[in-house]
Amino acid sequence: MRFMTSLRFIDAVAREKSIRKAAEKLAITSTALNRRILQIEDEIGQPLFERLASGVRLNTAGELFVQHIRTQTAELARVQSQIADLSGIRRGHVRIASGADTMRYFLPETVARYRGEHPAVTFDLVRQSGDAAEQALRTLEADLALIFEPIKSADFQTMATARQQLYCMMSANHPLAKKPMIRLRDCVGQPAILPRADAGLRQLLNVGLIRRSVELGTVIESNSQEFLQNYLTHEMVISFQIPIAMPSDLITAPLNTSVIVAKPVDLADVPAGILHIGQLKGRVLPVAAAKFLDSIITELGARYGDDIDQ
Amino acid sequence: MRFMTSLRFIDAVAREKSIRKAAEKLAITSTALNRRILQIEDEIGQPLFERLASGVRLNTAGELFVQHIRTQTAELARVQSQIADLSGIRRGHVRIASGADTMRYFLPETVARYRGEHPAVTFDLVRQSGDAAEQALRTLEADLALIFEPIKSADFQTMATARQQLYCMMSANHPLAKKPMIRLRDCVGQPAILPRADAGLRQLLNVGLIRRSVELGTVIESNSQEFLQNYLTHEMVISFQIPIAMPSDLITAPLNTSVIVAKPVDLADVPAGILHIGQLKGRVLPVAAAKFLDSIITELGARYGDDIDQ
DNA sequence: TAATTGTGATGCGTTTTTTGCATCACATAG
DNA sequence: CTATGTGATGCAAAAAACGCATCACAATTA
Repeated sequence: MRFMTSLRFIDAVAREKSIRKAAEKLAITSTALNRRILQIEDEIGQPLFERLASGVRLNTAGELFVQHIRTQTAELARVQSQIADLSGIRRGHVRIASGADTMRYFLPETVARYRGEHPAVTFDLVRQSGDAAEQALRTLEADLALIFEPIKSADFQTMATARQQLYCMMSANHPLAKKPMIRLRDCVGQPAILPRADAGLRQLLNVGLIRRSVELGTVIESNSQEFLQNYLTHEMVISFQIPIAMPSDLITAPLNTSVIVAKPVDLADVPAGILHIGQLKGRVLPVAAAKFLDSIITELGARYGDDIDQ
Repeated sequence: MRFMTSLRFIDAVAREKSIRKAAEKLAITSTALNRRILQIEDEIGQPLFERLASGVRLNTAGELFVQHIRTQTAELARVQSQIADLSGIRRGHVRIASGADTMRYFLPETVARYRGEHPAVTFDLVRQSGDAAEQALRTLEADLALIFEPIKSADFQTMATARQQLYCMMSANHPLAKKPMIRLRDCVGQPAILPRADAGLRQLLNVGLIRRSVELGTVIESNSQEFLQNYLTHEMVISFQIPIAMPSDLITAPLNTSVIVAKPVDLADVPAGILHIGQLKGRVLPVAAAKFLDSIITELGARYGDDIDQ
């Protein structure tokens, strides 16, 4: 959209906090960009940026204006999506911010199914921490966020939730693998590999460990779920995971030949965590995003039945 | 705002329903305007207007897009107003749609007082019928509307109301002028001059007349309040008016030398009408408009005390 | 302290975009 | 059928945007 150019540019400068850096990203010269900004400031009647030796920074007026730019951009996308829907084929772009949990199996499968029905809809899938995902909703860089505990922002509007019981994962020939259900006391001193402390799962687990006065023999911490899961085949350790981040057959139909098994942790030790699916409060989503949200809810319903909530 | 040019142009074409007519109003050639529209349609990916032999008409996509343009224009005005407020002096533009009642004394006085405090704020005061005023709110041509009965649209958000008892006006030497309060039965067959049927006052009066089975000798109808009031000095007739449309001293401190007097009509015959002050539901007003609304409410409170409501 | 590096602003010639004129193609009304 | 209105389009002129070179300033580094 040509008429959005100047606004897009200002947004870029605000994000980069530098005219030259923004110009590079926008593939124009800094002088052209500089002049566009000066022109808008002239039209507004007062500066939007403070000029520092190290770049620029939004002043109060700039903050207001950039907020306006972002909502306007999002609104335009919504209207475009709505218009495209009129012609029968759904078009649009859905931007999702989510933790790693859902990026493994859930989102690939859900997005694929949706794109099967609506091939003209494109996606951005940004893996980031819960805090960053909430921030992305606020800056309108994302339409939807999937966050596994905890929700911090009052701007987050939960559209659906799914309860996720903690599972203990280990090699099939691990001593604990024979139990149908894991108690934390079974794990005392067990060598364990865990996600890092910023993950919702880790926080949930920590609460249980403290309550039951259990200490694990934490040998490895990693923020790579791939690593955590694949390492189980190399050393006799335990790990933890929530169902949505596990291959769907691992719980429902564990093969006898599986090298890795997942056993539920007793809810009395660690309560189920909540996966929150939501958007920025008060925002009206583009058609494509709103319908994809429906898809997510449907898919969660099919998987977890009564454990989801709208 | 340069970047709004194309959008403004599209809005103009939508209102004029003709590219050439809109071009004339916008002081450009029709070819330039035509090409801007073609360009936007190209960017949107589908036409916004149907081309007819007699001009153009918005299609469904166009309706959506023009609605977007109007809200964004209003939003931009709000942000600009907010930014201007940062620098201490309030700037902005307030557009008011109202019936004739308030245009006579109330709005001139209230606007003057406000402009005394904020000289940089400019006003548009459009006198129009209640229906048209509600429509102006919807198309975002007006920020505030003052409507004296009835409110029809669900989009109208009442921010304040003032009860207005009906008054009977006549020459000071009219026989009825001696009564402290007028009953409708006193008026049977009296020659009367009345506002036209589309005025809220007339509708209110009609209900009372029917209920009491009273018929007036309606000799003149006019939509000019000036005419109605000034005619009273020329012929021995009665008329009706609400306080807000009368000079403020006519009720509170009637001079003995007044040639025209106003006497209240018994509330048992004609209930008080309601003056509604409101805006488009869900809209966030620019600072200047929101503060002027406060002024209106304050002024109504000073005049009518307990008869106002927020 | 002096040199260096990085920042935004500005003058000027070039390129791109927009505009206006003349004209076309089409539909409607008389 | 003609006259009058409509939106679309080719082409040249006008306007706007752009990029290069350079300035002025501040912070960092030698």
